[in-house]
Parts: sequence; C-alpha cells; structure tokens
Amino acid sequence: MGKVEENKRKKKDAIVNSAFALFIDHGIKDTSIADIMKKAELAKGTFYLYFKDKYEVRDYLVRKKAAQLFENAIVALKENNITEFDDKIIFIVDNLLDQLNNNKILLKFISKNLSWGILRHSIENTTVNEGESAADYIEQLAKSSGRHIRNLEMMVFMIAELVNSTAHSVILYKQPVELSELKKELYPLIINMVHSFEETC
Amino acid sequence: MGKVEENKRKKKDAIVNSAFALFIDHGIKDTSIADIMKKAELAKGTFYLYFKDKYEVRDYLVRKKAAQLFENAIVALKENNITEFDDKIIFIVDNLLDQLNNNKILLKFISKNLSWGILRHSIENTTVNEGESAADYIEQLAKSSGRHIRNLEMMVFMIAELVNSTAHSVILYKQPVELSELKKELYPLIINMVHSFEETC
Amino acid sequence: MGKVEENKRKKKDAIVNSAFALFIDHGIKDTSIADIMKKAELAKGTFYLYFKDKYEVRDYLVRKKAAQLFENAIVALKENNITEFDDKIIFIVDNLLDQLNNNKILLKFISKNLSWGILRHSIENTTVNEGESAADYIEQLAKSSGRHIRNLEMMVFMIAELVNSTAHSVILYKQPVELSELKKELYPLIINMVHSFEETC
Amino acid sequence: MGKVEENKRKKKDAIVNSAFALFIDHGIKDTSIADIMKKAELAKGTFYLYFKDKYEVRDYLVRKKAAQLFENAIVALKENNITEFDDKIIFIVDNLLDQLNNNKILLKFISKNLSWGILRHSIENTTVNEGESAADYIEQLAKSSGRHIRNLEMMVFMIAELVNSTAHSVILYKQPVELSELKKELYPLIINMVHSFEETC
DNA sequence: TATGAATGAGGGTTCATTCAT
DNA sequence: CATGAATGAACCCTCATTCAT
Repeated sequence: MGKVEENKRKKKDAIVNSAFALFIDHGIKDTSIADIMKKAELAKGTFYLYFKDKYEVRDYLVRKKAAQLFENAIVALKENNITEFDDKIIFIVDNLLDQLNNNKILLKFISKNLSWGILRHSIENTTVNEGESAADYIEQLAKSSGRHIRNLEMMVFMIAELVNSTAHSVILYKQPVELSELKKELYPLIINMVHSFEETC
Repeated sequence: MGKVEENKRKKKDAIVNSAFALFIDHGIKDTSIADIMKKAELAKGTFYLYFKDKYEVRDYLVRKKAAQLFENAIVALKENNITEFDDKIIFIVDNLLDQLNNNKILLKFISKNLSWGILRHSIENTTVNEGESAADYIEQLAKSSGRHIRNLEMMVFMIAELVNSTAHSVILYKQPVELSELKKELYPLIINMVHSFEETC
Repeated sequence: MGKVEENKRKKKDAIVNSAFALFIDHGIKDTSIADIMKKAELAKGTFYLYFKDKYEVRDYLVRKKAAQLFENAIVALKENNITEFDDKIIFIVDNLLDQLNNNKILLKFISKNLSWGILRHSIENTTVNEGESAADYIEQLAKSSGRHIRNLEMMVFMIAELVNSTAHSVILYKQPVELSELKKELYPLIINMVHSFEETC
Repeated sequence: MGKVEENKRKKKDAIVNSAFALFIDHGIKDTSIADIMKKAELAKGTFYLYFKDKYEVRDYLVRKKAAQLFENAIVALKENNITEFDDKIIFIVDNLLDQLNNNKILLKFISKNLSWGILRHSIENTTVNEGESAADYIEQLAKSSGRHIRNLEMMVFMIAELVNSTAHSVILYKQPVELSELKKELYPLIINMVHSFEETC
C-alpha cells in the first residue's frame, strides 16, 4: 500500500532535515546520530533503516541541495530574456550568489562539502530539460550565442572555485568586504575569464 | 633558568610535531590527545600544561606553517632579480604552488583549515624584514614598481582564494587537470586580475 | 484443512533448519532472530508465531537431533546379527562415534548442549519399536542376553559421559589422540564398566 | 612507589572476583562488562586498563582456579602417608571431588570452561615442588611405586574426562545419583582403568 | 612540573520484541 | 496468519579530563 511508502518517505525526510540543521550548526563530526534522531523525533535505531552512517546522509544532502540551486538558477535564466552569453554566465553566478546570500546556512554547508567531484556530478546529473543535463545546457548556451569556448570544463571549474571560495568568506563573515562590493569586482573578472577561454582564431 | 625554558620549548615542539603528523594521517577528530602524547613520548596529563585542547594546537600549527610558506616564497623572490610587479606576483604564486605541490600533506592540512581570517593574520604578522610585515612588503612591491593598486587587500584576497581553491583540487586529486595545465590558465587570469585592480587615472 | 497444517509445518521446519545452520556457524548468542528468519526467507515477526525465543529452538533441536542419532544406531544394530550383550553395547557406542565423526558440526552442537537431563529424556522418549522406548530396549537387550545389570541407568550414564566427553576433545581437536586410538583404549574400558555393573550373585 | 602497584593489584582482583561471580550466575555471554564493573564498584572504562575483553578475564580465571585445585590436592596428598599408587590416584580424585562438592560455584565454572588443552596446560605448569610440574609429579608417583603405565597422558585424560563429566551432573543436579553413590561406582572403575593402562609384560 | 590511573559521559551499533497493516 | 517498519534498551568501546602522587 502507498501509505507505508509515504510514511517511510516522511521518516527519511525528517532524518535528512534534522541532520542538515545539525550539520550546519555543529559540523558533521560533532553531530551524533543520537542528536539527529532526537531532533527528528524518531528512535535511534530507526536511523540504520535508512542510512549506513552520517556520511551517507551528508552525501545525499550535498547532491540534493546543489541540484536544487542549479535548477533554480536555470529556471530563473529562462524566465528572463537574455541574449548575450557573457550576460547569461553573470546572470547564473548572480542568481547563485543571491540564493546563497539568502540562505547562509545552505552556503555554509555547501561550501564546506562541495568538491569539484561532487560539483561535476551535479552539473552532469541535474536535468534541465528532458534528457539534457546542466552541462549540456551550458554548452548549448555558448553555441547558440555563436561563441566558442576552448575548454569549457576548465572555465566552469575556475569560475566555480573563484565564486565559491570568495563567496564563502564574504557572505558568511563579510570579510574582507560586503557582497555588493565583491560582485563589483568579481563580475568583470569573470567576463575576463570567459574571454580568456575563448578561442582566438 | 634558560635550561628550564629550553626544556619546555622542546616539550611543546614535541607535542606540536606529533599532533601535526597525526592530524594529517587521521584528521583532527580522529586524533586523540592520548595518541598525540604517546607519539610525543610524554604523559597524557602534560598536554594540558601547554594547550587547552587539540583545536588550540591546530590553530597554532596553521599559523606557523602558513608563515613558513610565505617566508620561503619571499626569500626566494629576493634571491631572484625580478623587476616587474606582475612577474613578482606570479613568482610568489608559482613558488607557493610548487611548495605545496612538493608537500601535499601540508597542502591538505593548510587548505582544510585556512580561512581568510587566518591568512590575513599570517600576512600581517609574518615579518619579512625587520619590523616589516608581509603585507607591508607587498605594498612596497607595488609602489617600487611605480604601480598603483586601487584595492590591494581585495586583490590579494581574490588571488589567494582562486589559487588556494583551485590548487586544492588540482594538486591533491589532479581534478580537473594537472598542475602544469592549471598554471597555464591561471597565470594569465592573475595578470588580468592585477590589471583590473589597477587604478585607471 | 490439511493444507494449512502442512504449510505451518514447512515454515517451522524452515525456521528450525535455518537456526541449526546458524547456531553451528556462529553460536547461539551470536545468532539473531533476524538472521534466522532471513535465512529461512520469512518475516521476522513470524518467528514469534512458532517459538518464544531462540532457546526454545535450541532445545527443540537438541532433542530432535539426539533422537535421530539413537534411532540410526539401533536400526543399524538390528540389521546386524550380534548376540552378545557386550558386543551390542560396543556396537552402539561405535556407531554413535562414527556418526558423530562424520558429522562434526552435529557433534559440536550436541556436546555443547547435551545435559544428562536431555539425554535421559531422549532415551526415554525415543520410540524404537511401537510403544517401546530406547531405555526399555536397552533393558531388553540385557535381559535377552541372560545378563543382569545391577544399576542400568547408572551404567548408561557413566558410559555416556565417558564417551561424550572424550569424543568431544578427540573428534573435534584430535586431542590428545586420534579417534582410532581412543577407540582402542575406550572399548576395553567400557567392557570393564559393564562387568563392574553386573550383579555378582 | 609500591602503593600504586598494590592499588592496581586490588583493582584487578576486584574485577576478576566480580567477573567470576557473574560468570557463574549468568554465564559469560550474559554478563556484560558494565555488570562486572558495577559489581566491582569501579568505572566501566577502568576495565580496559586491565583486560582486553571478558574472554581474557575468563582465561585468566580458569587457569588460576584450576591450578589452585591441583595444588590443594597435592598438598593434601603429601600430608597423608599413602604408599600405593592406586590409592594415591583415588586420593587425588577424591580430594578434587570434595573440593568441587564444597564449591559448587567453582565446579560450574570449571566444568563449563575446562578443555583438555587448558587442563594439560594446568598440569604442566602447576609447580608442585621446585621446578617440578604436576605432570612430572604424577609420573614420579608411578615410578616410585614400581609401576609402569603404558600411556600416562591418555590415562590422565580418560580419568579426568570421566570424573569431570560425571561430577558435573552429579554434584550440581544430583543426577542421576548422589555424590556418595557416584564415588562407590567411580573408584572401582578408575582402578580398572589404571590397570588397563598398565604394561603387561 | 610531570605523571598516568581512574573516571563516566557519550559515541556507534545491534537486536528482541511489538504492532499497524 | 504473516509481515516488516519502528522501537529503545543494552551492548562494547573511546576519550577528554581530573587528580593523587
């Protein structure tokens, strides 16, 4: 019956949400399974019916959250009529920064646990349109703008690392500047980077 | 008596070195104070005469190691006759990347525990010449080259974050490319960044 | 309906057989009811419809297995035309030792869990012929050979304990000698014991 | 200082004695380390300063207790002027049975955990006189009585197993008879066994 | 100062048992 | 009858911290 399945889904969600909140507040190492289950208002033993250990919860969470962020950004991009490739890149970065700025907890979690491996996984597995991954989508963005990027993956990597690492410090600790200040400096740099990666023929 | 002081210094060093090796191998959470003191060949209780807990040891270590890296880089810079400001910046970055590439263990430790707060502290408190901090030194570099950087701190921040975050992935996991590949793309970007931060008058 | 009964019988057998295999492999304490039921391919809750706990399963098993051993021995005895009482006793012991030697797993299980109480229960409740217990049968053996044993129960007890305890060490660990060596020493001793228990009139 | 050492000795004794009592009452598997330490009035963690796990305690206990039993029996033998070899063997068995009868708790523990391996270890390592093991001593007993046993180890094994296994049932459960009854039947059997093992020349 | 034995809270994990389906 | 998700007590073990020496 569907009732049981639905109940299990609810339990899993409760565990995941509880874990997320605690991972944020105290870090993963300092969050015990007992803590997670107490907050989830479930018995300790129930945890092991859903996950092997807390690191499995973490991986589940990172993937889920990162995918959500990208989806949101791309949905927003589609709603706006932007034609230039550069502008599209900046739009996405800007959207992601805003999302993270409005959800500092998520930022903390993501930036601590996001490796290039997981990020690439996210980009490749987030489906934007039917059967089209985010990676495909970005490639399409360039092509349809009549631009040719020499090494798209490398460009994304560089931009992602720069954005992620500066955002972490700026949004969470306003160090060394405020987000608005960062953006002013960051976007020209990104435009430069894009051009740097463009095939010169 | 100096002998007593020296003895205490030796004990502290033993603790710190033992802790460093273990933090690297097993992570901080999975290193117990008992482990540290056994490796240091000292009694467990002795730990508390020198540090409050293992996190105090970690902070002590990060500062010490980061300072060492900068000192090495700047010593090397002085030994080479480089006149252009851009080249000096690239030289320092290149030197740091090589140091970290040759000491992946240190890289792992540093990049996991390096925040902008600690980095700034390092730059400000590392004495390059007598009474001159690394921060002062960099400012001097620009001036003596007749260049004027609009916002030096911001520039250092941006470069540091880009270098640190890309290096982590590339050196430790060769993801998405090898270090030599990274350098080829990175250095032009850094030059671009420097120019971006230069006052246009 | 007979079908329902048969179904229940099958389930009980599945539980018992699964339990036996696991008790042997991991010991009773280290066999969980979940293990038993997984191997039996039944739901955990079903266990409690058939047994109170795993110790009830163990007792059920010991009785069943011990009865089987005796039955086999006595069937074999009947198939051979042995007339002397002494020879009959030795034949039974020899047959039991061979059975156990060929089934060390069973030996391990039996000798760990066999008390005189259970053994006597087995001897009294194993039906050899219709309405005749193994105990009755042995008494008959003596009588029909024209022998009179002063204290039959005591004799069986002594022989059983000597055989069981030496067999355990010898068969499982070949300590202190091999089974063939043990038999050479054991059978004369048993003959002696039988004579010892014979009424001297 | 000796004070610390003595204190540690006391703690170890407390653990061992507590464990012994609980092993007897509930069996080893059903005795938790928490139980042991609560009864010993020590902290749970202290256990691990002295033993790896409860099985290490068990082994320590079996060896200690078995050695004690043998020592007592042999001391008593020396105090009595018995000249005949047969009588000496019976004396020792009788003494052991009485010790065990007066200490049923010990009997329960010993007979559950005594394998031929541990028994032989005990016989070989219990020092009766200076530099003389119990095994040596028994051999000496035979020789000095001008008797020659064909296979002394085998004889001891057989007697030990017969005594141990029958005693267990009789002393603890008075099944199938009382101890006095058992002795009446047992001693002639043992004499028979000894003669059986004597070289016929 | 330096020691290391002792502590006991708290971690992860298992599992007999219950009960809604 | 049969199921298996859920429970929470109980297990073993680790370890930061204290304190008598």
